[in-house]
Amino acid sequence: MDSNSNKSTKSIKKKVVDQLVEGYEFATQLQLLLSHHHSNNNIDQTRSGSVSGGPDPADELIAKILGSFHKTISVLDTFDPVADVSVPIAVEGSRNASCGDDSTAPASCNGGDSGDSKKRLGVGKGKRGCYTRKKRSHTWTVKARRIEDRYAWRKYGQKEILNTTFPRSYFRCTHKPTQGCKATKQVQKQEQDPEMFQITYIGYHTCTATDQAHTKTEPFDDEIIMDSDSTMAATMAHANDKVQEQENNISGVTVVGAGNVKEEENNNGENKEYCEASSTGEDLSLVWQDCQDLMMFDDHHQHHQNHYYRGDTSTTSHHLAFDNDHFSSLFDSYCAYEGTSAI
DNA sequence: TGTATTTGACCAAC
DNA sequence: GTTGGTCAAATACA
Repeated sequence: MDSNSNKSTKSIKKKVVDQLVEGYEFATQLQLLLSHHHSNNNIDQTRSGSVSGGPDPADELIAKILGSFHKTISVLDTFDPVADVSVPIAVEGSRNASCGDDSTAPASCNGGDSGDSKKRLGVGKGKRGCYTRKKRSHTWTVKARRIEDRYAWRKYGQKEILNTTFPRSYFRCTHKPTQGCKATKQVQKQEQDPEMFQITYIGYHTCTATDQAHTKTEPFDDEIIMDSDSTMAATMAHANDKVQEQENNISGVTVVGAGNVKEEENNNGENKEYCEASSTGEDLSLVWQDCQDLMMFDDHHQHHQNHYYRGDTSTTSHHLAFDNDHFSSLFDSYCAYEGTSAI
């Protein structure tokens, strides 16, 4: 195939994938809307004592739609062996064509060898540092006062980052060598508040060794999810709704896909939150939708918020409601969803 | 002695 | 050319 036809194929495929991704995001938004609608209805029904059990047909339908989009995009992405269309992170995750993914090292790296460091030991020093930068699949950012979580991490690097005071630390799952777990995280101390860390999680854990780590660390309850891929954000928001409802202890949820969260405090000491859209036009609708969801949710449950704030509430606004176990539950929910929707 | 961390080097992406 | 992410040897620690 000549280069022109390659480019044409790539272009067409990219457009198709873009359209599918857009549809996927719309479906996700619809799911969010429905979930809020249902949660409001459930609260009303609870008050009136008429709660009906069983899964909602609309939810099931949405799940099927999302699954279809996911499958189609995955098929498209794997179908053409020539094209190298980068599927946006909202749906990426079923495969990763980069060398950073240990299972798919390119031929340019160690002759197609795995990226696993132990296997690299047999390779000459000239290959040191050979890798392909990971695509940001399934990333989300958490703001927290401590970097520990229920997983065991091993630090593998530290780097001075431009225009930042503090270096960024790089961690990978301790179980990567034994179980091939690909989860990594990056930790950076906040310049504005050195007690706070911005933790970026990349990929999810495939290891089965969370329990022992869990016993070593205390759950933390002062997180803010600042940024995430849209699917993750939507799912987390959705799942968090459910968790909060289940525990009947509801607070504001700060999950904003591809946007920033700002906060301000009014004279009454009440925190308002608004979204600063820093995204592209395509993302804006989703960001705004998430903000609307957020405001709806906050308005509805505002009187519960202080239950979740730890320490000085005057300086802590809208810290994420769920603790570490909640976070893990949400994450597991997301993984379960991804698992069921995968081919 | 085994394991974890540090740090300079390397390389791909931008 | 610059920057960020990763590797892996050197080092620290239990």
